[in-house]
Amino acid sequence: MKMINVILPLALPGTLTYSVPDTLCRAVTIGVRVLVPLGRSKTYVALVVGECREEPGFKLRDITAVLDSSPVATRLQLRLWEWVADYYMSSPGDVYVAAMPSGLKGEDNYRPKTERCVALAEALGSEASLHAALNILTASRARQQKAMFECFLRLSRWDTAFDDSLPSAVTGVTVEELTNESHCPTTILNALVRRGFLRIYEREVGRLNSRQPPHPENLKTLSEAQQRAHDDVVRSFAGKDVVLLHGVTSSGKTEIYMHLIARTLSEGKQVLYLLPEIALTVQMTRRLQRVFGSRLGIYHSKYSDAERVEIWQKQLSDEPYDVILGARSAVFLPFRNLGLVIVDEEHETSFKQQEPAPRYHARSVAIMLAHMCGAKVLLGTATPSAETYYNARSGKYGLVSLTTRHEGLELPEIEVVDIKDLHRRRMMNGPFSPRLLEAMRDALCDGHQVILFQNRRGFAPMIECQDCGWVPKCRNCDVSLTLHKTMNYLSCHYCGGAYTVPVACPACGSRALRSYGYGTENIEDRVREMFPESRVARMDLDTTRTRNAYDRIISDFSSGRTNVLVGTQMISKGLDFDNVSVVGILNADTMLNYPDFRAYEHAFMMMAQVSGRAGRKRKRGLVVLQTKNPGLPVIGQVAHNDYEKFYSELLGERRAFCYPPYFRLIYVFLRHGKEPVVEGAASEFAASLRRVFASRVLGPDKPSVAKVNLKHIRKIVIKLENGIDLAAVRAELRAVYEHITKNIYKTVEVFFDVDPL
DNA sequence: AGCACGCCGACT
DNA sequence: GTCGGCGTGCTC
Repeated sequence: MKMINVILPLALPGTLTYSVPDTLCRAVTIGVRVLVPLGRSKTYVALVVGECREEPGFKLRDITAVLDSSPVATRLQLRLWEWVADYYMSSPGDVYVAAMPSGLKGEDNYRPKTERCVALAEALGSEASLHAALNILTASRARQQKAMFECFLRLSRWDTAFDDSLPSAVTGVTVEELTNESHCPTTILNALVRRGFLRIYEREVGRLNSRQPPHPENLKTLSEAQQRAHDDVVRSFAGKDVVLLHGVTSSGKTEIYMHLIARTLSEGKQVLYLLPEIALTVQMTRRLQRVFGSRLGIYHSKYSDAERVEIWQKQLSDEPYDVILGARSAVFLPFRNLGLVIVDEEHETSFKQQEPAPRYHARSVAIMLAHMCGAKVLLGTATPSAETYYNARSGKYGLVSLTTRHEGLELPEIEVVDIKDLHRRRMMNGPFSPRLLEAMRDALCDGHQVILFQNRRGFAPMIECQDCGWVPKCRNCDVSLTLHKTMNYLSCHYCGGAYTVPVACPACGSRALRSYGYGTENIEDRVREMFPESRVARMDLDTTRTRNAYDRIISDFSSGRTNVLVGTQMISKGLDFDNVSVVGILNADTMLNYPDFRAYEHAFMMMAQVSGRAGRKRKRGLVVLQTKNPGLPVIGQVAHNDYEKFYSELLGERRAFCYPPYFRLIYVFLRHGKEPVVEGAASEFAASLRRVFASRVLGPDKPSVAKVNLKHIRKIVIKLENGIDLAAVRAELRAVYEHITKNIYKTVEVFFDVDPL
């Protein structure tokens, strides 16, 4: 009887073994999915990862069905998953869950869904009739109809389609997209359909590009500086597998990527282009689609699962996409002939998955993937992470710098404003310094735009009773509650819990409840108050909950429908606007006071990135950087855009205090509902670790938020010098884990965070 | 993740 | 006396 090892979409420590009935034997190979029974009544879709030679000491159960005629995961993928599970100390099941779209893991097979799309009415099949239609619309009073119709033409890109096929057949423009982009209600669309200009048809989702041929002629020619950087990258790849492209904001890195992609495609190889989730905007994707057309596939979590299943299957087919543009999880897609991986905005922390396991870093996984495929990796950013920069300077990675912005754009002037002093002199107007208000007024008067950055959502980070000092806290977590005024509730940003706003203090009955600090909602309100003429938009987690909200806010701002954008770090992610003359960083200190060894690194990156949003074609942009600590070196380094200085100081500190990139970190987290239990488990865990790793072990400590969702948390830090045998370290960690959790502390939840951010 | 087994509180 | 609370352990 044949026996196979399978992984299940569960956090089991290893694989399970099943027997294969002779009738199914021929169909079973590594990488196919099978149906297996588990426990009394459950059936799971499991993935075959190996054959089992030795008879185990217990009765095996039979698999009940084979789902695929050919593997849905390649050997190479399985090896990569195995590496991820081992390196990040998570179970194979967790990796399987993270790697594969759920449609391929669930029993209920996905069925292709349809969505409503818009096309030109058949009568408008010629360019002449199209112009006639436009004339009719222009002549009539139907302003919105005309706007929507033109918007449709823009979206369907009929003007760039060279094969003179008008968008009469298949366009890929959805009803949703059109109503969003044109800012017209669906009634306008209905009117256009009724009048015989447009028609609506149903289309299977997920075949976005199948009819659009690539248009390599849309590749822009590179500027001299870009071309030089491009050539340097190519030259670097001859000797290095990984190259860092360190280019200032707005230096046009994307154009360089496009040329490198085209080059890789011409060699007959595939490209994986990774971006942080948030940067995968419609603008970004359209830019690539225009050039690579049907050769481009887009893969990210906002897309429906059915669509992700289709991309996965297409990658396994005989004609896979040659270019995949995707977020973090796209590293797990099947590739047959990968030649290049681009990790854009390499420094972005969202490339690291925080919760749940596997807590992997997509940059590291991408480098491993490329290594396994014999592909090259290009890391791109204006503000490299300390690790990457270190690797580039030490010669492990190639390094290419690009110091000029495209189209003669100058780096913005950064003005530091001491708000501590202004507060003392009572010259602050809420969160605004006089200088910032003046700059905003000038910008708005001149018809320019303003971005205000405040890294805190909600209205106020806390409220307090002025008489007794009582502060509302979350029932489940060890944090004070944030006031959200628009919806009028208090919210816990850790567990998401919502509470009503108290009218009086429950401790002393006083009605003198005051809110402290500023969140994005508050800033938004105040801008409205002070600039009644302005059109303010807010972008944070709360305003981008729905699928298209993010794209809508961005397109509103870039088209000028709004002229002040208030937001959290979300606004810093690789967006190029060309009419922003002023950027305000309202309070740099919230970032600098973060209790973490990376606080300064993150603060520097964030400030440098938002500052990079300032600047217009001809005029130099202005950044007003408000802080209570203008004397801090990091503030000066941001102001002078002195990346080198910042990083040499940062690296000095990291070396002195044994932090990455000189040491590797592994955090051990322990969680339990009862504080004495975690406390005991954590100290015993740390004691066991010290027996092996001696002074490399720090803690246990209470993290700054020591209770989340009714669970008390402890953290142990392990610092490992470079060159240590990491595989041996992980084995030791697993042994200690077994020892602790198998005995008294069975109910304590323990997990590891390898290379934490 | 389910799901069963098991050991303590408030009901017919 | 039992129904059922969820805490604990196992699943090839």
